[in-house]
Amino acid sequence: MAGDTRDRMIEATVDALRRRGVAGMSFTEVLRESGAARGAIYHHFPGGKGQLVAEAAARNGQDVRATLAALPAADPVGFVASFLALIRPVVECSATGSGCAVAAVTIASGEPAENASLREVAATAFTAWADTLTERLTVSGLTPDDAAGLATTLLALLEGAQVLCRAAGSAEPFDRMADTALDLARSRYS
Amino acid sequence: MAGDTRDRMIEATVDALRRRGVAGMSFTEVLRESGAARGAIYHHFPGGKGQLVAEAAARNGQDVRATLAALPAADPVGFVASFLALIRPVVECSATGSGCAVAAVTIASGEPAENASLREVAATAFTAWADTLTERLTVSGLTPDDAAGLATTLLALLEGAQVLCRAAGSAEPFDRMADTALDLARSRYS
DNA sequence: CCTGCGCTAGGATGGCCGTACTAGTCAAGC
DNA sequence: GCTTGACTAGTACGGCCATCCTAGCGCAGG
Repeated sequence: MAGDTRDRMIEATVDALRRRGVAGMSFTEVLRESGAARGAIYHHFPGGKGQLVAEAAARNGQDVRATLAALPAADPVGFVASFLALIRPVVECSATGSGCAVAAVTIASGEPAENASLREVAATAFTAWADTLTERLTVSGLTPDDAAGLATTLLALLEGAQVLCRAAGSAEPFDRMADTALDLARSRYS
Repeated sequence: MAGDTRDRMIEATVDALRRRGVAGMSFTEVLRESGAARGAIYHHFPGGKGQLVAEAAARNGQDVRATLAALPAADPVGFVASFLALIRPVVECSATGSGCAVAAVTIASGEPAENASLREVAATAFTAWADTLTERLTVSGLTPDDAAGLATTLLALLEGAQVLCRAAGSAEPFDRMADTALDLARSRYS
């Protein structure tokens, strides 16, 4: 199959980004994980590491966006609860060293031009996530302004919780934060 | 002066960690920034890169903790406002590619043993920050449980906002999130 | 059966990095 | 003023990495 090797390489890159970040990720690792040959890199990704990383981040961004879009509309508090339940498994992974692939590509690691292009990929992904959450929150009954603010807040909590839980080696920071977030949402939106 | 070179090296390392992360940071860069000689590394830091990075992260952790401890006690809402005002300049730096040095060392980049030791440094720093915020929030009138939950939430927002703002290249995500956070705090704690 | 062609396969290369080592500097103390 | 020891300076080395290159394989169409 044509796109098979390419797909496996992208998936392996997403994984490597989550665990090691851009600078810490190595082709050797991606090739081992994906079972691809060294020569496959520059066949499928003539742009080299930059292109591979950018495509991996973009794909991860789209996958997450799709997951967020599938969240059920409810009242705002119920939606926040659904969101927190959805991301808990993701945050749990970060307790064992994983992280957010999109966040990883925001860290400068190469030439300025490449950094800028990767940052743009990340910005696009985050904006898409925020827009999706905003839409769902609007459907759930919030004003567009409130929805946009809460969407950004939820994303910040998601990214921050991953950092705290990776450091702690447990999901406990997430659970504490999730309780507080729900408590706050209840006081404000019901 | 004895500790002068050493200090400059640590400061340069904190800077490099913020911009590049552990794997992306190079000794060459630290030496250039600090004006130290190559031989100085293993004189001051016999443990090599791991020791230098660990000390830099620990120092940054203590510095931030001291800043947090200096926040004025007030009512909870006022304290949240003070916290947000305090971290806004930090988040602004992340819009230009900087980040959190403590968060940076949570990303695995070397041998498992070294990773674990760095993660522990980060966990210690984050716990110290959370404890400090919890204490201040308790003084501001919250129950210990509420204070602990809100402290973790504020830290997650801080770390998450840095990620979002670094991707966006602006402090706009922070501002949106800060408004919402204050709004939520007002509804719950006043 | 042959001939391109998409793709795989794996090694070669040049560069950068962390590490290590040796020589040199400077100041204090006897 | 000479020794001693802390520190600086610069260089050498071994390893890993991204990159590149040249064969080789399998399968179209003729």
